[in-house]
Amino acid sequence: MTKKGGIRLTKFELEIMDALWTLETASVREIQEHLPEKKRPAYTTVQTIVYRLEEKGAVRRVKKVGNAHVFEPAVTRKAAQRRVIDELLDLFGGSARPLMAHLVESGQLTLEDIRELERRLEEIEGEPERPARERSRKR
Amino acid sequence: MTKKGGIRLTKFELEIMDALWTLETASVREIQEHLPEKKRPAYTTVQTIVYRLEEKGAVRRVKKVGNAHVFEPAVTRKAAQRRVIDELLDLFGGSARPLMAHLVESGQLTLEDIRELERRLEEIEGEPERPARERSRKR
DNA sequence: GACGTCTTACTACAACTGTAGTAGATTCAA
DNA sequence: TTGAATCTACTACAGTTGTAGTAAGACGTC
Repeated sequence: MTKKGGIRLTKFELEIMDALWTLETASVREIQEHLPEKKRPAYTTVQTIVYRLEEKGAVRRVKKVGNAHVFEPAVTRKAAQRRVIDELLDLFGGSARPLMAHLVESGQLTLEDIRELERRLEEIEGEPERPARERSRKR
Repeated sequence: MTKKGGIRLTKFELEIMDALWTLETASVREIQEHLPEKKRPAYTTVQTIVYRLEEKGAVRRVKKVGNAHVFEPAVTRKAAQRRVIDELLDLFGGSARPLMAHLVESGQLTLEDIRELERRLEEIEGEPERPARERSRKR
């Protein structure tokens, strides 16, 4: 088993990954420039994080352009987010319900949100034999 | 803004807080003994965390019993959880919907969960100005 | 009032994070 | 061909976290 759950990413690392997921393939320079100007760290800072991500197996080098390495994600955005969520759920006893309850109580989830969600769920559950995870919802 | 969100707690710190929220008031010893045996850290480890929590303003000493300090939470469980969730939401663009979508897609949220949630939301929204304890976000 | 026992207050320390500087290699433009 | 610009590969360093040891003081028991 490829033990996908093994990669823990910090907030900052996730931001770097975010750039990479968006760009699909990028050099350190491109990643850095893709970060919002307000909080754009030094080039070498980004470089360090990318290297660490490489060590963690979250990105890999694909080729060189000029003398610069070009990286690509080695984990999907979905898998990484999944990991983050699982950890959160852990704090809430492993179940999504208390989390939901919390969101509801704090007003961060409206009735409309829920109804929309329900519709989507009905779709999914109503059509059982479809391999759910690859249903790409491009829009 | 009163900047209540200023206290960031780690997973382990949250576990300690959890014991304290449950016990309401406790000494380091009591907190330690309240942790699950399998992963029960040394007494001084718990002590260190409690001290750090004190520095962070998450707990406070209320009295002494014998020569031991007795602590109590200085932040509510709800507030702390709120903080954790907010941070997660941040990673998901600040909105709860992508998070929900993710839970749904990964099957961590069932149609039944959603329906139950919907019922609860309807109650809440149907009764707008209910002066229940935690509903007042203005203080 | 002397003894173990428990607690406190410190100190320690390695791993992980955020942040970045530097030296030397590589590349490109003139 | 050479000099400037760019990159890579290292190194550095402080703050946070998990984990715990130790010295010294406080307490209850006899």
